[in-house]
Amino acid sequence: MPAPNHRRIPGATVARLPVYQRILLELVRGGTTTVSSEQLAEMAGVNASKVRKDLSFLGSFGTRGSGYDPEYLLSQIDRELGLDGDWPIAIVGMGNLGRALANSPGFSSRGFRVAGLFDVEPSLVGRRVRGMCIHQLDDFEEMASSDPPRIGVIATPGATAQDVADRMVKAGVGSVLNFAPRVLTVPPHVLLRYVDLSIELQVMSFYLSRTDRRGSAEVSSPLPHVVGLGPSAPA
Amino acid sequence: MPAPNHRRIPGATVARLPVYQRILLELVRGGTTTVSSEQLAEMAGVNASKVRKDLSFLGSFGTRGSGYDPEYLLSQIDRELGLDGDWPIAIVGMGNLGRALANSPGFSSRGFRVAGLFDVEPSLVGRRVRGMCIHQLDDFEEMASSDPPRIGVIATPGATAQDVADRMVKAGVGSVLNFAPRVLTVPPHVLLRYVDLSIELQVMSFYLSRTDRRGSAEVSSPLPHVVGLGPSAPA
DNA sequence: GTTTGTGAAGTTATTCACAGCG
DNA sequence: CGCTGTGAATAACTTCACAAAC
Repeated sequence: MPAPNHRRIPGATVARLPVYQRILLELVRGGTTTVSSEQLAEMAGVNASKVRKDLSFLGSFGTRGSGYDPEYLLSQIDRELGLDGDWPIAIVGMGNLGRALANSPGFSSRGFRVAGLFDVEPSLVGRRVRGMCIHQLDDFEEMASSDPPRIGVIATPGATAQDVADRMVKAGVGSVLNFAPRVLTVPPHVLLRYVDLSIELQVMSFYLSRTDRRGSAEVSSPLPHVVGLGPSAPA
Repeated sequence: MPAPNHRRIPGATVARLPVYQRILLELVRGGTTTVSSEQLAEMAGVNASKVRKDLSFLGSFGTRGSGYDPEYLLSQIDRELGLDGDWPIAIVGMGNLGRALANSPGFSSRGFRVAGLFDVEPSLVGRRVRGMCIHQLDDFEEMASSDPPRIGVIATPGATAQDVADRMVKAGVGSVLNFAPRVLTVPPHVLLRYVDLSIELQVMSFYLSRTDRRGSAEVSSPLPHVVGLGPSAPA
């Protein structure tokens, strides 16, 4: 029998794939032609078996005795993450954060495409960010029906975030990425993720306040880079 | 024998505490005087036993038969997160992202305090953000010695992020929060966390591209809100 | 009756350690 | 030899289920 059409990949692994992707991108740019799990591990701040196990969920892309080819590995990770498709994004809220997101390379590469920018503030409407015009939020529904965004990004102040989320859901956006400092509620069929810019600050203060108390001599701490995501995946 | 001075709290729990904190903040503002684990769970997008287990690591602060007092619980979470201390923060990179961070309420409340803003760009130096003057990056070392930041935040473009991190470490900053789209390397005694604004985009595209293939009828997905952090904690 | 707090059971993730391949 | 890929062992986390407290 043939291999299953797509293997089940643990959520913890999925959360790390973008980190490997970033590192490989650098390596490819730098012209590296081979990289070992040990090297990748050091750069990612995890250990080598984890890297090998993670990559093994995608397939066997390494060469024993030598390592992985960064370019090939990168293409496999991109494929696995679904980055060979088209991912139009609408961003609502064009304050500093919204502009930062719209200008961020990650929002305009590897399949992602900023398809619409919106704000309620009249003084912002009509201005251009990355060559795109900011539209009045009232036009959201209309524009969403002509070029439906697959991901709606919320970058408004906390107070209006829930309203925006409701509108997005009503307009048929199936997934919401929330950068506003507020926990939102959406219907269960909508994929919602919450990125709070200051949450990591709090997690850091937790660990720092504890290491301090033990005397600053004992500084130990693996876990250099950690990113995104807690537990389990959608069914 | 007395209870241990501070219990060991699982990393996964630590990552969720800020989420509970946010929710409790809303509840307190709204005047709610009691909340059950079930209600908290729904708002946080997790299940009720998880909430109870998480909170039980901090102590027994609930009342059986009725629930938790949001205000008291909030104070306990803040204490546990070390938010009763003083946490001066230096931000390097005053583009859109840096300004968004400096203006973000989470950077100026609950013990956090923006102590210094820096950029290399002469046109930004001298401008004010939130009443604070942006300084030339060259002055970083000097200012860091007079009011040493406990957390250094990097909000520069990717290309300069590593240099900034090196300077921070050399100046004695013991913890770095990196928002630049680049994986950084620091000595092992420095606590480093990496928040990439587009990583969640990629994680979303992974799950979306898979649910799509199964036919959009089957939309199921628990895991509504997820935030920060993967695995284990510093020793 | 309601809801917490928690052992015990179940699940997922990490690490070990080594066979197998280049 | 060196390094990957992977079962087996360990550890971490989540969920269940219920006794105890209000």
